[in-house]
Amino acid sequence: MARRPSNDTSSRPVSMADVARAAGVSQQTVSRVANGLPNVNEQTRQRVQAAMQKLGFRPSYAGRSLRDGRYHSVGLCVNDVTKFGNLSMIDGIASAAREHNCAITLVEMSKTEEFSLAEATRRMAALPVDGIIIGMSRMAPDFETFDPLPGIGTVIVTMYAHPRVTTVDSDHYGCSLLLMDHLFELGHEQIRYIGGPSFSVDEQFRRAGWQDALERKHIEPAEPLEGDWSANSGYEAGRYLAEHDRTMTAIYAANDQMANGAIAALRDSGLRVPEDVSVVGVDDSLDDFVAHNELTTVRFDLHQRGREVFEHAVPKAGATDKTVAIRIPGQLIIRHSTAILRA
Amino acid sequence: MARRPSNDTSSRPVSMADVARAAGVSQQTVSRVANGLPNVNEQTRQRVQAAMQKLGFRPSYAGRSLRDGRYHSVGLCVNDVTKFGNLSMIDGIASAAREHNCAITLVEMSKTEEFSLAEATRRMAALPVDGIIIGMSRMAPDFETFDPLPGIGTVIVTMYAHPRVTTVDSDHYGCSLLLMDHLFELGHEQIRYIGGPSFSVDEQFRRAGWQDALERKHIEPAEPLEGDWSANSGYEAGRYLAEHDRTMTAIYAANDQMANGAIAALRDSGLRVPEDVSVVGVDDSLDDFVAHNELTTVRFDLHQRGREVFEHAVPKAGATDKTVAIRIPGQLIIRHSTAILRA
DNA sequence: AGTGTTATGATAGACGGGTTCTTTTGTCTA
DNA sequence: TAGACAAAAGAACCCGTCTATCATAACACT
Repeated sequence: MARRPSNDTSSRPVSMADVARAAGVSQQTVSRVANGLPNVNEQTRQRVQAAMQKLGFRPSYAGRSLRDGRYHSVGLCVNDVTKFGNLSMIDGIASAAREHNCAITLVEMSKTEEFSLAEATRRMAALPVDGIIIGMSRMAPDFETFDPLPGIGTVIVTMYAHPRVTTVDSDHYGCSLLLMDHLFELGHEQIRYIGGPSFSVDEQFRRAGWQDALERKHIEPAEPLEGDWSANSGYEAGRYLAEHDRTMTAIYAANDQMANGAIAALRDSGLRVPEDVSVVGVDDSLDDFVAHNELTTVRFDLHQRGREVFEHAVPKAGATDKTVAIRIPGQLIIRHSTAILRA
Repeated sequence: MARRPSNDTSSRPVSMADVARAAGVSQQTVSRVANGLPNVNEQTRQRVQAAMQKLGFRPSYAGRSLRDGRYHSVGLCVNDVTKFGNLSMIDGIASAAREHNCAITLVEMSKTEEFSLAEATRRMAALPVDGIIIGMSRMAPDFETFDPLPGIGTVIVTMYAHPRVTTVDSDHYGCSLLLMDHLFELGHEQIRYIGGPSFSVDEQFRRAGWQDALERKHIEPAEPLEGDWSANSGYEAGRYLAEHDRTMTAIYAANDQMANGAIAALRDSGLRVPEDVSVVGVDDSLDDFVAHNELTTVRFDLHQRGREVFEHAVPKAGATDKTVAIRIPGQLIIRHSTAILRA
C-alpha cells in the first residue's frame, strides 16, 4: 500500500469525508449540501452545515481545479509593479477580473534584469492560470524565441504585432499624432521632443509619432532629447532647450512627469508657459501630485485596456480565438499648458 | 460509469499518461524523468523527454498541489490597487515573494464599497494560497466579526493590534513624532496639520501623533484641516491657512501630495518656504513627479514591510507562529522645505 | 395493492502527479 | 549453472472534489 489515509485532522485540511464522518452522513450528501443541490432533507442539511462550520471546512482548491480543469485566475507577469504603465494595467485588469469573479496571479520578474517572453511564459505555465498576460513595455518582445503555450490564452501587452498571439496596448504612436495635431492647430511648428529612455518601446513609438507628424508637414525634426521619465530629467532637458533653442515654440514631453519638470525649467529660465512655450505630456498622471494641474495631455482608458486584455486572455466559451492586435486610442485632454502661437 | 476517460488530447492538457503512452513506458517512468530521479536508463530518459517536448507536456498545477498540499502562492486582498500605500505594499510583497519563488494571488475588492475582514477572508479561502494578507488601511478592521482561517497564516496590514492575528503596518503614529521633533528642534511651535479623510486609519494615527507631540510640549493644537490626500486639497488648505493664521510657522501635511499642494498655495499667497513657513509631508513619493523635490518627509522601507508581511503570512516550517504586532519605523528625510525659525 | 416521489447510502470513476511496493530484467560471481 | 544483487520499469494507490449509477428505504396518492 502507498500512503495510508490519515484521519489526523490536525495536520491536514478538512475534507468532505471529514465532514461526512462528523455529521454521520455520506460524502455524497455533504457534496449535495455544499453545492446547493436538491433532494436533501432540511434537517440533514442543517446537521451537515453545522459540521462544516465546526470543523472549518473549505473546499480544496486543488481538488476542485483538478476536476474542473479551470483555475479562475489569470496570470499577469510584469517586470516592475510600480511603473505607471504596469500599475494602471494591473488596475484595469483587476477591475475586469473582479467582474468575472476571477483572481489575478501576479508574478513580478526582476526589475533590473532583462526578461524574456520565453522565461515569463515558462514561469506562468507552472501556475494556476486560465490565461496569461505578459507586460512588455520595457523592451521589444523576443518573438523569435517564443512559442505561446498550447491550450491557454496568451496576451502580450506590446505595440508590436504577432501573427499567432493577441497583442494589446495603448496606442503610443497615435497619442503623439493627437498631441501634434493639437499643437499644429495652435500654429506651432518648432516642436521639440523630450523622450524616455531609448530602450523603451513606448518611447520608441511615441517618438516615431512625433517625428512622422512633423515630416508629414515637411518640417525638419530637431534632435530629440532623452530623459528617464522622471521630472528631474524633464527639468534638465527643459533647461537645455530654454538656453539653446530660441526658435522652439512648443515642447512635447513623452510623459507627464517630464513635462512637469520641463515647465518648471522653462519658468526658471524666465519663459512663460503657455504664452512663450506650449508644453504637452502623456498619461494624465499628475492630478494627485500637482495642485491645479494645467497640463494638456493624452489620457488612456486603462480600464478599457484592462478589460480588452483580460477578455482575450480568458476567452469566453465558444468565442473565436483568432489573434488580433489591439491599439487602445487615447483621448486628448486640453488644459492650459498650450496656447495659440503669438504672431 | 462516471465520466469516461478521454484520449482526445486536443481538448485536454497533456498529462503524464499521454507522454507515457507516446514514449511506450509507464506513467511512473515519466514521473521519474520529470523529477530527475535516478534509476532511469539514459536511452529511456531521452525517449521520454522527446515525447514531452513533442506533446508539449507541462505538469498540472492542480495535480501537484493536491498531492503536496501547498500552492506556492500568497493571497493579497486590497480595496484599491492604485492607492499609494497599497501599491508600495504590493511592490514590497512581490519582491519578497520572488525571493521565495512564490506568486501573489491578488484580489481587489470593490473600490467604493466597504469591505470587511470576514468577506475578504471568505474570498481568499477559495483561492490557491498558503497564506493570506489583507490590507486594511482604509478603515478600522472589523475584528469582532472575524475569525482567522485555521491552518493558514493570516496577516492584516493595519495599525490596530489583534490578540490572535499578526498585524503589520508602517508606523503611522511614529512618523508624526519624527517630523514634529524635527520641527521642534528648528524652533517651531505653531504647527498646523493638514490631514487625509477622517475615516482613514492612517490619517487617524498620523493626526494622533501630531496632537500628542504638541500636547507633550504643552502646546494647544490648532484645529486640524481635512483634505483627501490630493495636491488640490492640500492647496485649498494651504490657502486657507495662509489667509487665516498669521502665527503659524510650520505645516505638517499627512502626505507628500498635500504638502506639495500646500507649498504651492503658500507661495501663491506670497509666503516663502521655508523662510516664512516650514512644510513637511509623509511618504517620500514625489521624486518622479516633481523636479528638484525639496520636501522634508518620512520614508518607510516598504520592502522591509513587504518582507515582514510575507514571512508572517507564509511561516517557514518549524517557525513559531506566535502572533505579533509589527510597526515598521519610518526614516526622516531632511531636505529644504524646513528651516530654523527666524528670530 | 400498486405506482410514484423523495431522501439517502454505497460504490466507483475521473482528474494528474507523486510515492511506495513489487516485479522483471540484466549482470556478475561462486 | 545457480545464486546474489542492482538497475529498470510497472502496478497500485492516495490526495479531494464532483458526478454518475444503482440500490434502498420511507412515504403519499390512487
